[in-house]
Amino acid sequence: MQTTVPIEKLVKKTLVEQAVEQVQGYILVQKLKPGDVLPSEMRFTEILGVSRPVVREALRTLAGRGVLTIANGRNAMVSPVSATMLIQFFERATQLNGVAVLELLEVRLGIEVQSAMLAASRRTTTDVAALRTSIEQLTQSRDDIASYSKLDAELHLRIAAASKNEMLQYFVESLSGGLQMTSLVGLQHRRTRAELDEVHTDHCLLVDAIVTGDSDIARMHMERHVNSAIQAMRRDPEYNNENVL
Amino acid sequence: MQTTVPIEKLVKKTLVEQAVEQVQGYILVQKLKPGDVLPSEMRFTEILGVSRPVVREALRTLAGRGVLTIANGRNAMVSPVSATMLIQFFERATQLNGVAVLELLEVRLGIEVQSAMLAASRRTTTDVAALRTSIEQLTQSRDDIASYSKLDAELHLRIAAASKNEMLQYFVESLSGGLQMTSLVGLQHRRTRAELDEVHTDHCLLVDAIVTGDSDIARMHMERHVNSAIQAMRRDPEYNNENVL
DNA sequence: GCTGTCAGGCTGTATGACAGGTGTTACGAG
DNA sequence: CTCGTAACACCTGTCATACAGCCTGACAGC
Repeated sequence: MQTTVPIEKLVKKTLVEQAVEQVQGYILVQKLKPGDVLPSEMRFTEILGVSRPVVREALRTLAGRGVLTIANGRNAMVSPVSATMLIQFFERATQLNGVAVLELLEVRLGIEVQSAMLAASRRTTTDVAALRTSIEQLTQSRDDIASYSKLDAELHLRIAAASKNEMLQYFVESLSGGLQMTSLVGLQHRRTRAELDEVHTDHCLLVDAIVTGDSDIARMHMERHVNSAIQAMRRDPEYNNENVL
Repeated sequence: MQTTVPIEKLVKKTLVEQAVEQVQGYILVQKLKPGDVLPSEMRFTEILGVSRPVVREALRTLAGRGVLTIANGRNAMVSPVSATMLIQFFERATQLNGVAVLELLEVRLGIEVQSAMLAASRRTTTDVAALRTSIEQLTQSRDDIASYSKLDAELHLRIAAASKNEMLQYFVESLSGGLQMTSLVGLQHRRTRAELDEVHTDHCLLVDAIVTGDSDIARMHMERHVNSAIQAMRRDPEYNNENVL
């Protein structure tokens, strides 16, 4: 074990990196909110004393981080926080590493359980109505796996909405919606009718628990529900070869 | 309610946006892994038939997303997946919205509980040794709140490591480590000695459960532990004014 | 009141040029 | 033969300039 020495790697920051920090600081100091516009590129070249390409690259960097939105003819705009960055992060992780899909399902388990528990204790009458609608639609779509999956993701989103926690919504959106689009879609289609019925029963019991307001029961059903997805994926030949567990 | 019409907003993609997609596709098709280098900017101008500024802005966009690392004199390099993007995302969310700190703590609750449960069922002898070391260090640092907080974060990271789930580690790193640095540090310092002792007891019981391999007990203690942090923050005058709950 | 037009400001893109960093290669000193 | 160094090729960082295309708002005309 090595003691921490007060020596750090010397870094020479490029003008672009400095510009990124300055612009970020500008947003912070001016307390800009989503939708607010920044000064034009030319203004920044004057303020920062650098050329326009430097300013543009800095703005592109921040746009890549999801901080800004850039459009032709208009000044750069502060972006709202959204699930987009999370989706990109998860997509990249799964592309780079096949095991990551299973890992993300385990993350999803923790997130969805928390979402269900908070939903059970905070749901309003509006939420209850939305959840019941989802269940109805799901019941009618039991034969069409494609639309069932879509409605499934929507139900999970509505549960997250009932939790009254915006962050949880972003996570549920990126983990249940975003993942199914890319990697799980194949697995979904390999489900048997019996498995689907079991899933549907879970959904009904889960929503019942949330409507009733019993967070422990809600937790139990959500845990069961997501765990069955994990088990299904573990059995899947496409993923269990790389699985070290 | 309006029926969906088959009309979509017209979008014209800029060359930079197209270049971003092409470069991303290049990484995917060539199956580049972290550390691999991309072609030079000039190569890309030839391949894509655009000018160098366009290529540079595209690369900067991807660097902002955490996909690439750019350095002077060298070709752009594929970055490893890390918690950096998550930390940036969370920082931005908390800067833009004060309530987000509480929301993130609730997300953390779900994540840490899952981390503890998996750790209990997957910990190895190496993990057990690391956890015991953490507890020892914590016990010795009970008087120094600053170093206790630091070791606290380290313990949570080691629990996540014992879960054998890399994604969970990133989340724990960004939620327990990253947040304390910015927003919670003030609260930490307002803790009384009695509260700190209670926290320490939680830590010990939690680690015991993980070492024993009892995931339900581990869950219980982790839930208690994080929930006490949430309650403390709810009581804090700096945050409960914006709190709608 | 609605529409068409126009001007000003802003971003998108290209070109050319030069400075400075990086890694390699080959040469020369010991 | 080895080691250090100097030259070189390649690459990125930065700048200046120019022009096309898009957006907004104002104003005139129907």
